[in-house]
Amino acid sequence: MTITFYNTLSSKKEEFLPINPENVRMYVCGPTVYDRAHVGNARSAVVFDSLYRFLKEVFPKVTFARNFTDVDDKIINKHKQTGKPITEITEETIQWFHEDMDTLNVLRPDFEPRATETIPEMIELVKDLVDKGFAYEAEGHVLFDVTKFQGYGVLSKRSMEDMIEGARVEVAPYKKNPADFVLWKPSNEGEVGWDSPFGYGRPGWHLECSAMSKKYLGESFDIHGGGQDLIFPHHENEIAQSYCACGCDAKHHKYANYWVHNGMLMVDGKKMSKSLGNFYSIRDIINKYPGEVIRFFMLSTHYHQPLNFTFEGLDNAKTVMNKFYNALLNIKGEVKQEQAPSEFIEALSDDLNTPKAIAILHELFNNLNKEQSLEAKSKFVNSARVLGLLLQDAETWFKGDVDNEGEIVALIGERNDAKKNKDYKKADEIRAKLFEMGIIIEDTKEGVKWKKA
RNA sequence: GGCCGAGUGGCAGAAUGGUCAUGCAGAGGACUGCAAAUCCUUUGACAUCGGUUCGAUUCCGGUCUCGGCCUCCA
Repeated sequence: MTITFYNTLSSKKEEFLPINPENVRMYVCGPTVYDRAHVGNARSAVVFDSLYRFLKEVFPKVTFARNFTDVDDKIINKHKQTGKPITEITEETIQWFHEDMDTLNVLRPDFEPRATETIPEMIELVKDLVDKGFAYEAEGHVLFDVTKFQGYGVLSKRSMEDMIEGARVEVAPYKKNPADFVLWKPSNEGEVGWDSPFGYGRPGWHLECSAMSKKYLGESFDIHGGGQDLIFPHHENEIAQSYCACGCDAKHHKYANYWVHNGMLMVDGKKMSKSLGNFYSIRDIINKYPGEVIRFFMLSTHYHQPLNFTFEGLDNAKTVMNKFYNALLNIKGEVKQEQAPSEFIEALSDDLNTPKAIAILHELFNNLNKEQSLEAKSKFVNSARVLGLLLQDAETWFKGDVDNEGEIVALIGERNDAKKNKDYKKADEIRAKLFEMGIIIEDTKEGVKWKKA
């Protein structure tokens, strides 16, 4: 079986050949923790969680690191606005993030390093870059000199000229070149910061991922992921730092081999983002739709494509998830965890083609309803598992948070009596009443079943 | 302005140089007191103009439209 991924570095779909098949290593850029994550952030998390699950299915060991950016101007601003201590802000936000991820069936990565826990490594990296002549100090800042790295632009496919032409930002006067970026910046007294050979200050944003990926995965690893909006400048700058620190060039590098980027989540044709204000927090949506529905909705589009966020789309996803769980409800018996069917794995092997995999899931679903066998159930459930779906008990899915079960059962009893007396008018009235309560009735050979709509 | 990407049936969304995507919705049927669930059958598409080809939704070029990045961003 051949596994392929679209590699942003080469702009091509490539065969995936891990450095060490006994331990596949991946790094994904995580959130800046100053506020609740929105659904766009969730897409990235769900996509790479699915990649993680898929790799775990195929390889004996996968090491996955995803960072928390817990030192950043946005956090400092929030602290200034609210007066809340910075650690309180970051701790609280990390906890929210974990809660949201849990409801989306997103597994915890093997490592979740925080930038503030990696300061010594970052300072070391800056020192290294200065010593090797790739970085310079100016007005308390340490800046990376992009002209010293021949390969600058390998990932985002831009030339220096493009960047100068396209410049929309005012260039800080202390920069030698407009594209130079900050490795270390000064902090004022009383502001968050650390002592360093370049003065009291804090790291630039790009630095942490280079330092953390090296710390937890080594100088070379397999996959580096993130949203497409991180390609430039974030990942381009990471490449510049990390290549130069390890003394490699663009062709013979030692950093990440495969750069995988997910497409943006769109709202009315525009990217969902905090700055545009067109966002829903994950929490907002979780209150209306189960996490698995949101997850299914996200995986029904290929990760590389933009995905339009609509409530119609979520409703559609919910319909399908209800059908899936209904099938599990109807075919009794527990299923053991085993390897997913090869056709399903093959679909995912093709650049994590989740829509294709879901099409196969539908086939397995149809087959399950026809065969009604435990074997068919196993194939279905074990496929869904790789996508992080159908992980809960079907009963819980349909009845989980219903708090008036007694009333429902009583009404069903009344309806049964009415049916026995062939009083169908009354029976239908009770059914309609239950429907208004959000409960759906099914008359089956095994008796009456109920579930929430 | 520069760089990158996309345009598929009512909606969502894959693959593919010639034969069924798939799902939701719709239509007809089976089952049911009627429903629901399930099963069977079914309608319907490849932005546009050229080119290559025996044949193009699929390859190449132009046009139009849309989006992302170039500032923080998943």
